[in-house]
Amino acid sequence: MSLRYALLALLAAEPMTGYDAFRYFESSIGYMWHAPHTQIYAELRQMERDALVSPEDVARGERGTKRRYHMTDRGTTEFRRWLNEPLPPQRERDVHRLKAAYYEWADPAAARTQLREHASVHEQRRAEWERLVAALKAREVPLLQYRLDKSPPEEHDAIVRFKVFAYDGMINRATTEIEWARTGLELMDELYGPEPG
Amino acid sequence: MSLRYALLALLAAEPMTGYDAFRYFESSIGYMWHAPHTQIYAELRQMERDALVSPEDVARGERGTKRRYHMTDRGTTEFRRWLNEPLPPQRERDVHRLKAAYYEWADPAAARTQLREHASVHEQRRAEWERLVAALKAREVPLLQYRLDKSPPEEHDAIVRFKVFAYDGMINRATTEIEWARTGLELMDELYGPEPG
DNA sequence: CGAGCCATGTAAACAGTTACATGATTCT
DNA sequence: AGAATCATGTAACTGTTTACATGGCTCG
Repeated sequence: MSLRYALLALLAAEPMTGYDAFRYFESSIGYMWHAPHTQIYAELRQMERDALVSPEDVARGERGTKRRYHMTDRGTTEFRRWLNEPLPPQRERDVHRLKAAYYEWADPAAARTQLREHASVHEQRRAEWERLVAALKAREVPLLQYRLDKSPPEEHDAIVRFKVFAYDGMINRATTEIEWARTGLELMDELYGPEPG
Repeated sequence: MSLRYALLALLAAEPMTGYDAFRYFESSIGYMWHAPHTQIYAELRQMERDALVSPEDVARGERGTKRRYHMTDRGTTEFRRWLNEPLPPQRERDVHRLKAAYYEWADPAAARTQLREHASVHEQRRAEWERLVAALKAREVPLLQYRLDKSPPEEHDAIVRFKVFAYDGMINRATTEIEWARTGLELMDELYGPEPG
């Protein structure tokens, strides 16, 4: 149930509506955790019941209102507790490696296409994360700015560097994926000869 | 729904019972896909309904019987189809990076413990996978042997090398995790000073 | 005034986990 | 005889996805 903590991470920087959270899950924090809006609204209601967040009704135009959630003290405590506790052991579940282990059943051309696509997807993600890391280092990311504005200046360096550390980890993982896919393409060449064309 | 294809991968090598599959999911293939026995038995029944596998009742001692599943032609076709099709785009969901991005909220000692544990877990997994890769190269893995026994000798090299390629990928990923965790420990030293003791 | 975004849901289905349960076989 | 392993489930629950739905606001 990490969605809850991903939401607390957002609300720790800034009060926001479910829709705001949904938007963030499509960009910055969404690279680490994703959820559809249906799950976000439901989870925020749950968190409200558990007193981790409290809603505030905000006017929207003439007639409308929206619910903006604030993190409560209980929410802060719970977020810290999660950060201090080790995660339960994670089971490996790696569908790309699973498939690759049985590529002798596949059409070599189809396997090659998939490996190229794998490299390409991770190249794009890596490029995106590299832009984000640069923006974090320059402190140009709005969410980070809100967070810094609420923190004493002597903590700013640590706050930025943990975020950079995390996204650098994503970049390293992407690089490993790209190299793996390229090794796979070389293996295909070796086993079936280089591609025609 | 990759469980279905992980099961087909097993049954492609050798007919087996749900229990056998469950055992494999705790060792070799289980490093890539895991499932509890409850899910395995249910999925095999589903696959039977979809005619991907066919059951055979096998005597077991005096009174007992067990259900051994065989892959059908339809199962083979479906397995190949899955291998030739690209996977739907995967959402990132990386709880370790998510946590690390907010370590400024954690007790530094707790964060250090988690990073050390992270490195240690992946060191152990890597060691296990390295043993498995060595055994695959030596063709000492029983499941691989069954598979080779059913295949023409000119395909043996490819069969072995795809499996080695896949598990090497797991090893590379583990290495990336270990390096990332060590970078994190260095960052902690830099931010909060080296650990006492 | 229409398109696109803002904003929030319900409901059904699917995937995966956990607790509970049962009985046979094999090994010591 | 008892323990460990083989063998197969049911049921409840949690987490996640997908389809469907509705209405207000903003900008051109």
